[in-house]
Amino acid sequence: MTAIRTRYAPSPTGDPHVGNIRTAVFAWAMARANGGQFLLRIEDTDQARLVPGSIEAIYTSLRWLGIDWDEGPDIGGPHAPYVQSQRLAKYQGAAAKLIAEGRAYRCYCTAERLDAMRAAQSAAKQPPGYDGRCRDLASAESERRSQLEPFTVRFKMRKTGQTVLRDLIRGDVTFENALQDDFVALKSDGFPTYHLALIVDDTEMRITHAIRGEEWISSAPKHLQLYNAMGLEPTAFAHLPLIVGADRKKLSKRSGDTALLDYVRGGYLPAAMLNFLVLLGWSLDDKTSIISREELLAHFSIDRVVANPALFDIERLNFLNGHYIRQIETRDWEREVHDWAERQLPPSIPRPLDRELLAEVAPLLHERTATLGDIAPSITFLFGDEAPEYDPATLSEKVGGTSEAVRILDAALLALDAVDAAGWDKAAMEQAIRGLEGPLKMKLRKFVSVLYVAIMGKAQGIPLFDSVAILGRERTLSRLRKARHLLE
RNA sequence: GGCGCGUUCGUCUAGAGGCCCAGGACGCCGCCCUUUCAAGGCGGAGAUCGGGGGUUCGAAUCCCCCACGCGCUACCA
Repeated sequence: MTAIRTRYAPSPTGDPHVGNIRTAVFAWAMARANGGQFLLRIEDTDQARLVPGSIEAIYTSLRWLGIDWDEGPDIGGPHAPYVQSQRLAKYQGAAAKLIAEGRAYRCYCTAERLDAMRAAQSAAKQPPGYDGRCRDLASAESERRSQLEPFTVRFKMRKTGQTVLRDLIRGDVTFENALQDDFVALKSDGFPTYHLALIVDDTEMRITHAIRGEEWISSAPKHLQLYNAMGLEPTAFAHLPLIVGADRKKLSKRSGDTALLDYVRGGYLPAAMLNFLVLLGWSLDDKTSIISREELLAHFSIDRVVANPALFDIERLNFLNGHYIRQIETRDWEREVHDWAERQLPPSIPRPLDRELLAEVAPLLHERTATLGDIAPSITFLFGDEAPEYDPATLSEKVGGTSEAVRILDAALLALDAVDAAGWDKAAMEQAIRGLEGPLKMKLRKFVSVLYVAIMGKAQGIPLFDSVAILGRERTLSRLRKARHLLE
């Protein structure tokens, strides 16, 4: 059996979104799981839709996830070039051959005529489709006009019988040929359409399995017939279920389109994203919900891919991200905290940041972080003299009234003022604050919220004793006084 | 409109005739732990397997019909 070769063939029309990347993940995983090769090919046949920078975004997205390719535009390979705009002669040759063999024809219909035709069809409630005006043009006339007019090359679909797609995920899908349309294979600008380029490239690049999104399934008969007309053996096909947004529609520019790189910027981990993506449509067994890259590559199999669309559930991604964050080793975690703090703390805070301080809070943050983007907001209170701004009402929210809050603040002030700067550490803080239970006749867990708010501006965050110890005597006392004033 | 694909807890899924009065995970709820919040532990609610007909001793699993959702219907991919 020949080795499996799959490819990811995005068009450079912007930052790839997660649905698109998921296709890459599956194609890659299938190749790797079977000891095959994975290729990257750029499908830039639509010159009008090119977006500068897209190719770099594709590389970056793939590399971030740890998806590696054996052949591609950047590293070359035996079937270079891997960019379709650099392979035009191949497609044009294929089109010419098709014409010579009577399997395709030049079409001189203008875009305007085509539009009018479709409008008329739709008005008459007829199914839209090319009406075949140029299908039977005499070859001499076609030849002559080709010197004078622009033309496209249309493929002559067989209009009788059926075409059967043997899909790896869905089984046999049958299409009536009578309903098929003569599609454009080569555009008037000399560029191929996806359909032609696909066949030419997948064949030449020895692709064994075409793995693509479900939106391609209806054009499968075109591809199958093209392969057939060109006397080529088609690849196997696997049409992946769509990833849909909250509205249950395909992820797209219009509907919750989310570029993978947005998640990178948001502080998601590649391992979490990979884990998340691969379980959208595939499963290892009835139990596994956490899966490593290694396990994935050892066990991925295309026949465990389901056919129904999957919803992109951010809650699930967040859980996985938190899970993977907790797996990070202490030193690496300190580095992440440092990097993300440097990057995301307000610019008003002087850089470079105090590394020792960050190393001190890092462990406190570890269990409380879902995305790396959460880091900076949870530690800003440690920088600067004042606590972040807060609504004074939150001070007394949990203790039942302003006077209670005042009583608590006064007691805390008294107790903490008694600790001198030299003895100001976590143990002393704990002793002093716990010691308030007696005089206040109140449980620590009850009154502590007042202190949290006074110190860090909100009632939840990293542990109080650590916070005030790190903050130091002056800033702690001044924040407590400030809170006290706010209540007057 | 036509063609195609799909339909198991809110979500992702397991399930390929009896192991299923349907399992796991996220989310949700409760309890425990606890200086808050998390994290962690334990427990719970949650799916008459889209509906209706069959086949069978027996169906989420096989067949048919229907409904709904989505995709495609370009000189875009």
